[in-house]
Amino acid sequence: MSTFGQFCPIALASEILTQKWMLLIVRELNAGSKRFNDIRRGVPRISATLLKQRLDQLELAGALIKKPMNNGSGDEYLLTEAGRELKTVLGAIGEWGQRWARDISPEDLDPGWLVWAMHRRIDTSQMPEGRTVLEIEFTDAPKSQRFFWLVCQKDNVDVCIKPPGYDTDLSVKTDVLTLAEVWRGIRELKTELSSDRIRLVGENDLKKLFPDWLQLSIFAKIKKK
Amino acid sequence: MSTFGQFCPIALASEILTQKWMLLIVRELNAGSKRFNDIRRGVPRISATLLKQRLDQLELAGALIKKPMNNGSGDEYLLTEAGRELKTVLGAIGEWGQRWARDISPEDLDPGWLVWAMHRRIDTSQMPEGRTVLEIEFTDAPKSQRFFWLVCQKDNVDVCIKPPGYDTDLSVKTDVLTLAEVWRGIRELKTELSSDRIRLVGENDLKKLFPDWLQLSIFAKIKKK
DNA sequence: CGGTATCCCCCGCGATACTG
DNA sequence: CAGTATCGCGGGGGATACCG
Repeated sequence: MSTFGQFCPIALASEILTQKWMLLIVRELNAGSKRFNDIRRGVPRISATLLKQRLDQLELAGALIKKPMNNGSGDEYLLTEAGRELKTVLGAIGEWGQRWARDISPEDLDPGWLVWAMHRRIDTSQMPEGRTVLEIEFTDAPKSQRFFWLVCQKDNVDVCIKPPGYDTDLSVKTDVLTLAEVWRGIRELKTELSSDRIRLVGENDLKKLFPDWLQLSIFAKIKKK
Repeated sequence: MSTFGQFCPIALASEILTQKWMLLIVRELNAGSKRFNDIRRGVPRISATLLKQRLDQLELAGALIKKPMNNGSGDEYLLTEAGRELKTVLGAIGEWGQRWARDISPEDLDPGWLVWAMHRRIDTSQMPEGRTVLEIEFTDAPKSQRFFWLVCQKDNVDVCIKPPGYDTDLSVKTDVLTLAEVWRGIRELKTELSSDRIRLVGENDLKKLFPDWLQLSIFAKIKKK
């Protein structure tokens, strides 16, 4: 992006931060993604070319360092102190967006992205010991985006787009918008459960604790205006 | 700007806020500008066409309302609650920029912008009663940007690019980078005064109180890393 | 998996001129 | 002063194919 002809700190920061996709990439990095394709899963609509460019720009700006992976394939992307401090910016923008941004439109409803966002925040300490397999079915999604599985272990949650080969412990059936708005904190989980717009099929303990291990968006508690 | 295909609040807010010039326009509005050409003075490199477009987008997003001026010429642009809450975003980005953004480069050094930025923060309560006229001379600027005058009254500070017709009470002589970096808090005012890189000529009271009525950038206290 | 390399299109934006 | 109208271009970025 061009410059603004000002030495105002907001203008200088804008040169980097207001480039297309940039804040979403930083969000992914701050959420814990370190590898190229992990970042892509959080920003699925960006092209590989452009993602690489943006990562390079972040490195140039001192917000990121590249480290070769020990297995030799690709790099690991690690935020510097400068990059980690962007969390404040993300927080401010996210809060504002939660309160004031436009409503969710059908084009925003990417089921895969929703699952990816959820997997980051699942509280596995609220689940039984060992492995727990969740199946998510989006009843209104096209075939290829209809089913997802979350394989949850104590320190790791994996997202699968094919049956993981283990039995499902709990199945969640809903339409995309419902789960999206619940996750955003726009609708109440309770309401959607009792109205059966979200249906749970499986182990009773897991069902009961659903509201506990499903942690919503970090902005969910902020009420939309 | 296009959309990002996500219903994340950061993505939705980015649609509006990361457009070119947008944050700088919001900064001006939040600093108190209400009229078209006042905003332009704070964002001098934007074209009239694009500024109008951006203001319309802000209005559409609910951050701004237009009110016809009572004299009939043009509109008054007033932030809504949503627009005022963007101050948080500006604060976060400005803080980050102050700490981590690139150094000031020669192309950023717009003398007129610096004077405009200063005029917003001058503390007239630290000045004598009545009118005080400051002359600022940028010793290294081209003729057309060499002299500026600030006509300070209790509730109003005017910026002039021609002699205002009143006697100058205090003259400030310096190069642009020095005053810019002092204003940003990157250099110490004291040091620059005692080394004569900033020279003051005029009334002794006014000279003595210079560090008091010249209020620096709101980010000046944050130290660059 | 983690990128490059290319091609090409579109539209965002700057510049300029004009208006009430 | 506060915009509108028009033109033209540059390059940002999407799409696709390819590579180690």
